[in-house]
Amino acid sequence: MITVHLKKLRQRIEISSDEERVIRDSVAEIRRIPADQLVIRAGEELSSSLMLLDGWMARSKDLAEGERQVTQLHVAGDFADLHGFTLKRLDDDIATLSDCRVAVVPHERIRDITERYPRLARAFWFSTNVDAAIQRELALSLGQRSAISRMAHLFCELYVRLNIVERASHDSYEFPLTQRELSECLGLTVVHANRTLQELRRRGLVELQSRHLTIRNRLGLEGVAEFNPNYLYLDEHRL
Amino acid sequence: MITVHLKKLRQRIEISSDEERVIRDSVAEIRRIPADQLVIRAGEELSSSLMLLDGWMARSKDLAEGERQVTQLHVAGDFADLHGFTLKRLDDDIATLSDCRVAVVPHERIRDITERYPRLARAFWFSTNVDAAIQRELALSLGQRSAISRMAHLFCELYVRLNIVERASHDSYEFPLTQRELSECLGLTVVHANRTLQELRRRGLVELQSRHLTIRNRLGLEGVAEFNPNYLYLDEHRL
DNA sequence: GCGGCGCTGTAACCTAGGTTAGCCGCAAAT
DNA sequence: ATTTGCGGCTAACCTAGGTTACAGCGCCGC
Repeated sequence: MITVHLKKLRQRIEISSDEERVIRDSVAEIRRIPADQLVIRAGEELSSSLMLLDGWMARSKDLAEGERQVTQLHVAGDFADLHGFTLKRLDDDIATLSDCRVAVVPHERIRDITERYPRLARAFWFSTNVDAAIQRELALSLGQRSAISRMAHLFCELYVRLNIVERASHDSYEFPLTQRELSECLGLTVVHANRTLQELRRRGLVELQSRHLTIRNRLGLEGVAEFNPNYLYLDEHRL
Repeated sequence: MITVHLKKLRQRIEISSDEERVIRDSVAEIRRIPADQLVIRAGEELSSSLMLLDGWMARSKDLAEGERQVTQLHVAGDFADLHGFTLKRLDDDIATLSDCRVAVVPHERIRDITERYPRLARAFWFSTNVDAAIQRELALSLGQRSAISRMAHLFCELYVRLNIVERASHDSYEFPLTQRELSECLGLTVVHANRTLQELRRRGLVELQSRHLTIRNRLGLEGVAEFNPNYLYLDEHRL
């Protein structure tokens, strides 16, 4: 069931029952993918896109010496490689971080939908544009925020995004990343990611144990992060 | 004349004369904007987008203490805030870095075009997706590349992008940014940006004087940058 | 013609974060 | 029941890049 994705869409725009049916019918197949699998390699030719129904995925790019930068985290409700519809191949790898359930949507169906339902076409376009906005905020983090601010910012962002799809409650959520993976999101070494996490704990801002994150002081955390959710475009949109 | 933009589009896809006319007719007005003007402030409501015909623009985000990160540079042929069409407001500021000529395209015309010319709709969508790919490569730079590699990478990327629209020749192009602005693109301080530039000069890789950049050793520069233009999606696309 | 200011360039010093190395605890494999 | 390997954590040390401060220079306004 792709109800998560609709939930996320409905956060920003109205979806008629007709449009809902069209989206549901676009799914060719539901697949389960175990954790830590490389799902799409950069450069591969693509003919379908993946809507993430459950679990976490990461998009990342590597340098020659093996340094890896995660360019985007995806959670339930995200259309992980929708940009592949126009690009035909990706410039980053996509891998699962946890066991995942995905809906496979063939590109020809996306093409059909965009040609016949201009409003949905704009909704899809909008969604890749929000992904780009998230990447810009990441650039701001990587370029200008300190390690602690960067990590705090990531935790704030994920809280908001998971909340929309009802994967968070009581300022807390499942966080399946290892510290190595977390460090790759933040442009830090594992060692420093650990130090930074300790510091967030010491200040009473977050707890993280056995893959479960709890925000102990949300205002405090948002403060050190300079978090402002504007870039997530959560307000209602007239498309 | 929006010939530059068409030149850039034609690099990737075929444009029929009919489609060309539609694009030309979408322009409501041509404006000149002097250097160092804030053109669009993050959050403003938008009703048109700007196609850059000549000159350079930068999109940037600031932190409270004034640290600024440039999230994207735009040159002739770029549709600077096309993402504003679906987002309705931007999350970053747009400013001119040099005197600019821009074509103003009202959103209602973009909407018309996308509804009546699905191929052009995909071309516009494609173009915002390539912008996002450039931002991902920037994240890789900011997160993982050293200062010298980052700067080299930027110079390589700009060479390729300017070449497409015939703004570069003989491995050299006009580069109107001050060192402060350059440093804001790279997540460095001005002082270190200067040191890094000196090092690139010392190694005989680039020259930069009076706002003119010359690549002295392209292979060498691409080497230190680990530059691979895949992420610019310059190959022909079937949309 | 000169005063000021923005840009480039340097030097001296400092620190956030990287590097290397190793420990502990736990869970899966044998 | 023991080994092996991975993830979390820490300590000691190091360095890329940040900070502060200033000098030279060209250009613009008066």
